Amino acid sequence: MTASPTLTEAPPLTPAMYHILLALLDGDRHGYAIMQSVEILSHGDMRLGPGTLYSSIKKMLDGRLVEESAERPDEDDERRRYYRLSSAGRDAVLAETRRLSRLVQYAHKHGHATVAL
Amino acid sequence: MTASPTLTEAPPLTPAMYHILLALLDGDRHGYAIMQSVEILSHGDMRLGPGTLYSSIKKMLDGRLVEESAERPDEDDERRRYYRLSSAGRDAVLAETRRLSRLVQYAHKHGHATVAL
DNA sequence: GACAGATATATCTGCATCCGATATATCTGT
DNA sequence: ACAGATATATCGGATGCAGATATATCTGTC
Repeated sequence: MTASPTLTEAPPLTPAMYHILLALLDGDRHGYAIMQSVEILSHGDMRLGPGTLYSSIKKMLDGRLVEESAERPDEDDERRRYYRLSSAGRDAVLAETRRLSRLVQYAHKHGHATVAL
Repeated sequence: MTASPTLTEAPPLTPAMYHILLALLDGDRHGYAIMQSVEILSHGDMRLGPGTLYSSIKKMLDGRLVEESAERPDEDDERRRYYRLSSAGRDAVLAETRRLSRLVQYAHKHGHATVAL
């Protein structure tokens, strides 16, 4: 027995989830806005279809990485459902960023050609 | 007509493939050594089972991202099959590194808490 | 030389993830 | 009133990944 039974196993972040968390890092957003933010923040490299978007959100709600927030701007579209990072979600996105940062540094160290950023 | 018909469409790099390319950045390696290198270079975060390892290698051979090399050290284990980065493979790993680097920078810019590296 | 365990490659199966299509409904501008 | 964008949701097929299994060889020890 290695883990507390009440603590949900931290689900490994999929690339889709990581991008969603990145979008939420900037502030609360609803699903459709997350989709657009991800495309912009990734320079078009990552595009989420509705299937990936909403199934990822659902999984992250289950895993308590994001929460649905009641707060919304005045005169907002009724259909929208807003999401915010949980504390665990913030930890997860920072941990994943650290992991990726190490990979990037490894590539810089071992790639002969200088990598232009 | 946007792409040459002889040029295989660059397959999007999966995380497993990216780690394999990173391992090969350091020098030619055989499958089993790639597996070990990936575990070390990722600090144990990424562990490839034989299924993922060899199916990924096969796909990358098809996509011309890696090549099998005839060169091998003297008195080497006969079973080993060595792989090396192709020029396209080097381009791919550097491009992916650039992409990830931009995500890391985005996280640093938008995460309130300072991310320690 | 026999044996155990690590090394090495390969395939198969099940599960998770991802993507596109489809569906439904609402909002906005003309 | 209408068209097109916005917004959420689900489904099915395709891809990717992990673990189990299989086979064979190498290395060290007794």
